[in-house]
Amino acid sequence: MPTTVLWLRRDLRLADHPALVEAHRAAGAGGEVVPLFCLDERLWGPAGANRRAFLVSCLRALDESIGRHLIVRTGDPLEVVAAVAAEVGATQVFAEWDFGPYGNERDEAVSRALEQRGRALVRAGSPYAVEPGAVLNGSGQPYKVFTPFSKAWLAHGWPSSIKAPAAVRWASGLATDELPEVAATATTLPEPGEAAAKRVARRFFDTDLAGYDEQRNAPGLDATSRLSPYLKWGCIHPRQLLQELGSSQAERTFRSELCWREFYADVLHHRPETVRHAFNPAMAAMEVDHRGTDGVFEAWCQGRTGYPIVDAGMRQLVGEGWVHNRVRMLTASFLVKDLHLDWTRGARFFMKHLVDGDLASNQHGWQWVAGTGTDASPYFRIFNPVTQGERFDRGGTYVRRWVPELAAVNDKYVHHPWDDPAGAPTAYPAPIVDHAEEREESLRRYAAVRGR
DNA sequence: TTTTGAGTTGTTCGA
DNA sequence: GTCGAACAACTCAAA
Repeated sequence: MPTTVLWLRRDLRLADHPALVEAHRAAGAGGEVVPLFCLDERLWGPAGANRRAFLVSCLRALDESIGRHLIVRTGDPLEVVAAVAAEVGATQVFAEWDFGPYGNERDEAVSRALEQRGRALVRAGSPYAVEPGAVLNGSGQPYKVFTPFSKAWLAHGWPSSIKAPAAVRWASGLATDELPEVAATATTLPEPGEAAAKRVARRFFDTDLAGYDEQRNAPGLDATSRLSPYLKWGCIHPRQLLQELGSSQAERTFRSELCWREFYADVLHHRPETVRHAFNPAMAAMEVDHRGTDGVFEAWCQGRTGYPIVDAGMRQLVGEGWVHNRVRMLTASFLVKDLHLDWTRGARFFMKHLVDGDLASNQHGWQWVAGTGTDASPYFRIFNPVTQGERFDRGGTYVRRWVPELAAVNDKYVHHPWDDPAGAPTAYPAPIVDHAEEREESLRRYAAVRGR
């Protein structure tokens, strides 16, 4: 009676799960599958309380859905995976491909370790519709610009979604570690698990998708899909979303957002060093400040910059572990262009708090704003937090939700309370920098790099 | 090889 | 208030 191991990582679901299908098939009619999650300190440590708490909740949800057969082991996967395989006499361990810099090396090492013991790591599927590395340009090189990538990505296509295999026999009687209790720092987290992911997706398709093209830009409307935390842990696969999409403008726009996730995964796959270093090395010469004692970085982290939409965004990040994408751009732009700090400092703070924190999307989203990345925003594109607030949060619904000090400020001044003739709220900080001045400073620094 | 068209998300200024 | 132009120059990707 053969037993196989299904090593779960970012694929905490049963539907549309190629590695599960393969593990089930290899086990055969009478065989059992061991669903294993390895709590790896290398990933657990840096995850931040919100992402850890959401992960644990998703693991509990998965455990419930398979009759409490999930096996959790804490430790180095190099030892854990081989030990579990030996324990149950499995010759094959199934897992989906991981294209992250750490995950890729880890899997190669685990694969070698298993081979030395006469076993094999079999990989099937990935967290993406199109596997990173699968799309190349006419010269056989990876794409560096989104639009041509997206065309090739669409032309490449992806397989249809597959159903969860029926009647998987999950192995029982194995020792398992207790999942740790994790207290999130955010006040609320999304509902965990595969069923919740499907509900959220269904609600999005039935309500907000129709107006997505326009309304997704307004943080006060909260009309985005809210699917990023589920995509992060694979509670739902992007294929399951893509297959619902037709050709309306709104559907094309949402498909394009999913493609951005795949583009950045592809970029990181080809250039793993861009987790920390500029994708465009020429831009690494840009002068950055290394502030530590004047408190501007802390003011940014705490949402006390005096710019309402920046502060609302940072307070949402800490309070909710999630931020509307436009506001991610605005807060990032403020750190880089107004405070002249290194983008990696901001990216690290985001990763600490985001419940959906994905290394590829986060680092390259930051690089785009900072001007160091793929398809980088032109140097003269510097977000004005007041103009952006008035354009996308007219009336201040969003900023008032997160910055209660602004509750009584007239709509007209809610994005620049310092101009209010009635006086700015005393509890709210004055702007820590002058945007117009710092914009000029950023343009000067860019010119200095360009002139080299 | 050369050429050509295009490139997520913006701001400011002046008419 | 609205609109178009300027903001530079470069790289990418495909023909």
